Amino acid sequence: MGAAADPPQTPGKTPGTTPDGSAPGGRPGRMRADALRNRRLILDAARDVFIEAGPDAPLDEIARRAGVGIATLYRRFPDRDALIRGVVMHTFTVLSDTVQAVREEAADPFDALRRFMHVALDEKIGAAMPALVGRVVFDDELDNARRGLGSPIEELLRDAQAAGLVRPDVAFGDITLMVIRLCRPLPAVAKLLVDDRLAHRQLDIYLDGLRSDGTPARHSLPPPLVTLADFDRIRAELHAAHEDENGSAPG
Amino acid sequence: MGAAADPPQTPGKTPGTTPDGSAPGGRPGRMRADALRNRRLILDAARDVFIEAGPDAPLDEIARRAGVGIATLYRRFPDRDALIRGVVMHTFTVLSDTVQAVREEAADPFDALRRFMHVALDEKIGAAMPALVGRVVFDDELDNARRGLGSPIEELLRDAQAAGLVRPDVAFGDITLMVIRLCRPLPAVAKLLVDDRLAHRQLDIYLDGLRSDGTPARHSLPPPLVTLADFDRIRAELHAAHEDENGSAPG
DNA sequence: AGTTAGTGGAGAGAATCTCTCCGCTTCTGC
DNA sequence: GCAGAAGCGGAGAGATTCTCTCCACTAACT
Repeated sequence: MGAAADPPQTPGKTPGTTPDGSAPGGRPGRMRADALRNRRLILDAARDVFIEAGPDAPLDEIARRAGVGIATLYRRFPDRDALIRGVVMHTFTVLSDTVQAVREEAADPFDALRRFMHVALDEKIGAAMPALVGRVVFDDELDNARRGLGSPIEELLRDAQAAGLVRPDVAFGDITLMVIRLCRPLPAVAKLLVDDRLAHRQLDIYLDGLRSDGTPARHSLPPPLVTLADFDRIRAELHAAHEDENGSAPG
Repeated sequence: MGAAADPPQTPGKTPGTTPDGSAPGGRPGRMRADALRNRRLILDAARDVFIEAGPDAPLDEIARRAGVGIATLYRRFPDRDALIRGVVMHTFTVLSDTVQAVREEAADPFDALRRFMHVALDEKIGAAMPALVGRVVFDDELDNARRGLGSPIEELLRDAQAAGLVRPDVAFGDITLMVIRLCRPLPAVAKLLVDDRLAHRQLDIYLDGLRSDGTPARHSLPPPLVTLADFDRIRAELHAAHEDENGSAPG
């Protein structure tokens, strides 16, 4: 912990606030206590709703679930992209801190990976994903946060593999994309069969599959082996496409 | 196969057709070849769209993806429920046949389970789920189909456990609900990182977690242990609720 | 080749969603 | 406490999307 950058909330001066006081990008400059609390409620609700209904989910629903008026949501986040960006930043921040914490607390590299995945599941890292690619324009801040989360995760995995605790033929995508799958609520049935705990249970089973116990090779996994570099590549391609579309070269 | 009941298409007499020729519930009585083909295209498209966007997905989109006019969809399935019901029936039927086939082809009970899960993934069993509970009114036909699929699956699992090939503390829900999770396309990223193959890959990892190799207990799984009986119970409760709501006792 | 089941698409009406405006409430500094 | 300002909720206009029908045309069976 410690390096969290989410709600700066400098309680003395407020150097970062824009002169017009508009708090760009939904970031809290210096806000009243209730406003700050509502901002958090909105982010939490948005995270849940985006996961359930996708990034095009109605904003009304988010406000309703957060227990605030729709005007409050629009005041804090001027448009949908600002809100998505807020959710993504928050998720990235929390999980970056988690990687750090998990390394210190864990008994061994496998345990670290295991703990991280469980926390990521609770924090619904999935919410970051849909936005991660293709939805939100990545400025430097967001891109740094992304990179700052991806690399440590890959490192976590590599350490566990180096220690011989995780099978060597799995990769970044096998970790993250499974947690994202587990994040999503099961349709309908889910709510009646206690969803959250089931996801953790299934994660435990999956973790056993990741493990390399004594047996040397078991059997080989089919492609694709998805690495962090693959994500970076995709991100870059999308970014380029976006630039093309409405960016640099004006007719 | 052989016991398939999906498109009867008796090429001689057509005893099941309703006198008014309306083909109730979207079932094909005796149709022209192109109509039958379109019906199938619609079902496939509907399955995909329901999985991606949930059971409230716009019907326009389904028609578009099936490559037919919207009128064609409405002619075949008078309303949304009829369409959902059609998708569910089709999925149940295909998978019931699969259980049978898999038993015969498989090398051992674990292999049978493994094969079944992969086919279920390809057939997008997930499409059946959202409807399974809470969306569609279950008549006897649908309920029989459901039961006719659930029991064989549970049996498949029990056999593999009896043979000592699958850890004894997993249950029905650990099989089916994971396949359902894997069915759903990952948001955004997915399409760019070859989704379908990744799901099969992750399923293989999960299967390794289900396996009980030499080690006697590994570690215990957290609750909930979800059985087929749990599904039945939920289904019954929802059915009762539905009856209450607009059924027998008119205020 | 004639008959008829089947087809696509435009469009009316309904439902939903976005986003702003304005009067009221709650915090904060004194 | 009190004044002032920051924040709040919700109604509602306008735009968008979705449902479902009608009708002129096409292609499959006999």
